[in-house]
Amino acid sequence: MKNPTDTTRQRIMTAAETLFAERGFAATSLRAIATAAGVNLAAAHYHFGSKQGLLAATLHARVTPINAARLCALDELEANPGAMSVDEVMGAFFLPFLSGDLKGARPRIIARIHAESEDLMRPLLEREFLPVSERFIAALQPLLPDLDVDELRWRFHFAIGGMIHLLTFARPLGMGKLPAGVEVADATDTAAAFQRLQHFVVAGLQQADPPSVQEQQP
Amino acid sequence: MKNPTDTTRQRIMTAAETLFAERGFAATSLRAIATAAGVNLAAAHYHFGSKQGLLAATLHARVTPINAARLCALDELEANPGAMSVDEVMGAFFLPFLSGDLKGARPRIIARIHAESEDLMRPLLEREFLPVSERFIAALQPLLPDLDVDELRWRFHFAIGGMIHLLTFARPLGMGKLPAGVEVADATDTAAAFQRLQHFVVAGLQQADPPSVQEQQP
DNA sequence: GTCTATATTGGGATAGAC
DNA sequence: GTCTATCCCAATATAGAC
Repeated sequence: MKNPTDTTRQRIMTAAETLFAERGFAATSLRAIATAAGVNLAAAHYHFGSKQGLLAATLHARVTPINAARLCALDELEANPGAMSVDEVMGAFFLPFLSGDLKGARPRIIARIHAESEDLMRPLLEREFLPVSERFIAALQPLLPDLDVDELRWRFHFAIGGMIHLLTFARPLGMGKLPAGVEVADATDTAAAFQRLQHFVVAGLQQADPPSVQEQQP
Repeated sequence: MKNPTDTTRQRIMTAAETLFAERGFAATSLRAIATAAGVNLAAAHYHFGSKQGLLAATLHARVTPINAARLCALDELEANPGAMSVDEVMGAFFLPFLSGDLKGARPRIIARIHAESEDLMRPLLEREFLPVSERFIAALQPLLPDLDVDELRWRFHFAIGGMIHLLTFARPLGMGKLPAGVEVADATDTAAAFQRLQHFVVAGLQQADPPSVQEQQP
């Protein structure tokens, strides 16, 4: 976080991402960020204008490569549409978390932003995540032709909810073990947890609609 | 919120729940709560000792009847264990949200607390939610005998993640439409949304383990 | 671009009268 | 139990020297 080769701007963003991810936006002061980054408080204002501006820049820097990886993987799948599957599409969506630099708590900022107050959260979510989500929902649609589109949207967001919960609670991705004792102890477990999540949500997405058959065993 | 028949203590808690749910803990001031409740600032300290104490009391008051309803429904199911199903158990878990007084944004405090910073969140989660979660996981276990216990824990928490996401984003439960356009417009839709969630997570819970068959259609 | 210093506001908490 | 008044501190943000 205090790598002296980084520029002041980069060091502020790195510290900000860590602290925002750990504590949330409102509970994190610019002073704490400046101290953690080893820079002057005024530098944060000089480079980012405001605390909100710093959050937006930090989130954007984190999300941009994630979105790029997701869309790249989806494009590859769509190169031969006949062989596509729901599992592969969701695999493309979760891919950035399976092979990224997710050793610390910083990616948790993605989960955090979903829980900030409305005015802060909505513009950021719509700018950073909405287009890619729409792309994936559109890609899933022909793979689940019997599913109502509204139902598909709901299910996709339930899947996102699982992802956010995992980002929030899994070590070392996030910062604590899950309340009931599930824990991600190292990077290998992190990948395994996302595999579990993928398996879970693919089953939910593929479930028959409408929900009439309730007791079927797979 | 300003019902004059309520006691000061109750009015503070009502206002606190609303504002904590809307803005989160750190972004909500005791002054704003006191103003919304129509009481004096010092009254909040007199009745709850501190801002954290007020949060704990508010959350506990919200969660206690939810837990009671969940355990009551589960006890009923366990009265004749032979007829139990995963769907019914998860129905018992989501029941309080299907038939509660969920017209406002206040239940969203349950989702909010999951996103607060570690020190604030963990003790509250472990006290308010952990025992009931463990009970439900234990009830699911004999219904999914082929499932590894760790895997079951993960899946249960993915289900909780979907629930939290729904509480966070659904109107009028929460405070905004989902980023991709899904929206809960009224109380009827709220129940329908939880039905969708239940259907989704039951499919995920019942999926075969280990995740070897990836392309099966249901 | 980076610093010191400061303006300005708002926060949680408390003392003490009633 | 409730109020006024206040303490003390921390917050964002900015001005202006370097």
